[in-house]
Amino acid sequence: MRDGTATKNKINRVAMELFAEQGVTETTTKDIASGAGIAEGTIYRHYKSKDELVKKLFLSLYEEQGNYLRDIAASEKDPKQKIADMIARFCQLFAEDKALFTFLLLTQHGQLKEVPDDMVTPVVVLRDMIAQGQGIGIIKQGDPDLMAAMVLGVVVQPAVFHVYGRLTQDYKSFTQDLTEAAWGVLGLT
Amino acid sequence: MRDGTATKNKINRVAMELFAEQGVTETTTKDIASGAGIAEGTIYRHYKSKDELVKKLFLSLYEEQGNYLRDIAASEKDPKQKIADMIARFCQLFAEDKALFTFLLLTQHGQLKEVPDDMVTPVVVLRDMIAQGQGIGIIKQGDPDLMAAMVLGVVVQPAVFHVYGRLTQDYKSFTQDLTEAAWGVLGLT
Amino acid sequence: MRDGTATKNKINRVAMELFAEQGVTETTTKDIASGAGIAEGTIYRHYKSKDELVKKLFLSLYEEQGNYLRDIAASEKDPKQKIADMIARFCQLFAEDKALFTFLLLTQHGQLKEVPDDMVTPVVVLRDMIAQGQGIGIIKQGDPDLMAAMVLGVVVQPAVFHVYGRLTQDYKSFTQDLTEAAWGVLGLT
Amino acid sequence: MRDGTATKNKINRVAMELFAEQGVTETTTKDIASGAGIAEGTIYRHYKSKDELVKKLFLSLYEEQGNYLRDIAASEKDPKQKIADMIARFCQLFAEDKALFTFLLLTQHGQLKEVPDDMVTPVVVLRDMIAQGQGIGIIKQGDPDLMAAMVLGVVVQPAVFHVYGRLTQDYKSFTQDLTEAAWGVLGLT
DNA sequence: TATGAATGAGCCTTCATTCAT
DNA sequence: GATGAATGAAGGCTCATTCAT
Repeated sequence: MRDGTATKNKINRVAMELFAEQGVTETTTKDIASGAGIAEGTIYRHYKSKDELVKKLFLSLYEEQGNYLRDIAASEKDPKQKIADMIARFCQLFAEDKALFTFLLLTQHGQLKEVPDDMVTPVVVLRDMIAQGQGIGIIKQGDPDLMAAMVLGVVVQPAVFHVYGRLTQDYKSFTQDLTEAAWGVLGLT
Repeated sequence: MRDGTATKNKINRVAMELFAEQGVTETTTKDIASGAGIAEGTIYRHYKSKDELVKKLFLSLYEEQGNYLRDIAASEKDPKQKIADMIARFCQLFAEDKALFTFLLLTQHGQLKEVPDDMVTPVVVLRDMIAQGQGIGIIKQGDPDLMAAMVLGVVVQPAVFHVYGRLTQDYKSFTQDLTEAAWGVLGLT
Repeated sequence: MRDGTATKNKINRVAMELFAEQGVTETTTKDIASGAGIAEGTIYRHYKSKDELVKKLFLSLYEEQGNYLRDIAASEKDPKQKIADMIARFCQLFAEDKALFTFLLLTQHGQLKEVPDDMVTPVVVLRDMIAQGQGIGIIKQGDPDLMAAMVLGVVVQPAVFHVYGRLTQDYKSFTQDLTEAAWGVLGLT
Repeated sequence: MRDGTATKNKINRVAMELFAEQGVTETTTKDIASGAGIAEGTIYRHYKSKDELVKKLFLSLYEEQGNYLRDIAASEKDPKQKIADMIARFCQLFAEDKALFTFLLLTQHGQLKEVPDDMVTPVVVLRDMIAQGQGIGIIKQGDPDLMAAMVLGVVVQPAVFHVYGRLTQDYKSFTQDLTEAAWGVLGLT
């Protein structure tokens, strides 16, 4: 194969799934290689180290999520609807790719400090949107960083429980309840 | 010392702190031993393996939290106040011992499956309390497991952000906001 | 065994011999371990890395040679006799421990730059002795560093040939010839 | 390019320089390839293996030096002058191409055993010349192999020191001193 | 109970070599 | 002849665990 892109994509996908399943440290380069159907050394043609693989994977996926939310935040809709859209999108994403979410979740401890200051992250987008809503008097007052954290918690914690098997229904069926809860937190009536 | 209890306590405390700081896999038995001022082999007089240390540490601390919440839930107060008390207690705990919370947080991914069915956990206590509140018509209807997850998220996610340095104020100052948000989620007016 | 000194000595000796025989890079930590009859990991209880092992081994042996020569240089004899004594000592050393010499020889490229400025090395002792002999008019004039190099060459190069099998007689039988040649270089009649 | 000669020459030159600088084992085929501005695989169009590259490089360069000396030895001059000419030539060579000398020096340990018996090497030429001089009573008696080694040492060791930075003057300025020292070793008055 | 030297399986990584293009 | 992605054996090193003292 002249072009190594397919190989790199395979590495990325397999690595993410294994990291999600067993944790980063617990996943060996051998695991990744055999999962991707390649030799162990091949990983190192695409990444300088396992560490770089983890870092780049996290950062690119994390930013991707930020971009999705930013697009929603940029729409013409009112804050209440934007929150609903974001949550709907999150539920769908999670239902479609639980591994992605799990990877992001358990890699953050250790990687979050690597996030460049100017990166568009889900948290920043949410916080800005809340601040905006407060500006026009629709969202109740309070530290927007704290409120963003709380809204995120409302959405993420059930997902965590889902990952751990404590909640088993299709995640999309939670969309309505999660949305209402988020509204409750923000004082959106 | 004839009695090894002091040694064991030192191991427990140091281990928890190191686990919280660097992660479980990243913490070596050597780290723990030198942190506790003992020889490496001594750990194995108190625990069969590092794995057992992690497991027992997690379960005992996790259960301890459950017991605290259970005591609050058993009081005579009404659900709304109980929620407030629980959150106040969580905020205080977190402010006093961030390492404990961090340890519990990032160890759950591997240990939650080890929790015996009959153990009193924070989640179970919260869920039962919500169900009870729904029974007497004070808390709004909905899957109590999901609602417990959401309330937990409201409280835990800001703590996570605090651990990651994204929120820096004294955690106890959030108590009021967190309580109101939890009420909002549960439809407690 | 309570005391790891014997193990460390074994490592040192075996490492030196293998390094001399096959080169440093070509000698694996596994080679050393199995040669010393220990586990691979044991090496790392005594040295932080293979690199440190090489460095410390070289430096300590190199300095030891310097000390021997320094003792000879400190004697009451005249320069001509001192040269003879040094060469006699070198011949004996080489005859007794070819591996030591070979190790020193082929490790210098790479380690010589690690020698601290204040270390007593064979070269420095020789150079100072030559300078002294020049001072009292017994040794002919010229850059003492260059002359030290030449005298060293006279003694060392035959040893190198011996190592490579190009000279096969007992090295001590060369003592007289080497001494006269060294005198010739220094103009000692 | 139809003809790969230019590529091969580039490989040879770059390899020699890198080998001299960092050692053979420490130099990777990747280093050589990127230094020569070619792809890694291309080396294998010209050499069966890295090992073969080292071997052929060493032997051809080593023999080349032997040929130079042989030409000098074949002249009409007297032994004393021949020695002077050889040393002058060595000094010039070293001054012009330190890498070549260094490569030859530190590769000998592994390659000398590969030298065919009938090859004209610097050592053999020197030895024969000494024997001849002894035959006509100009050079003092003694094992010619040993004497060749000593003369070589006089010339080579200062060069080694130069490589290691212990001697820093222009090497050609040593010519006269080296020559006199060699004469001293051989008893040429 | 406590020690700490020793173990050895296994991890991450390097690198000479191959081969389809 | 040249390329460069892929290979896989092997190397240095770590670390949970054991055991004689």
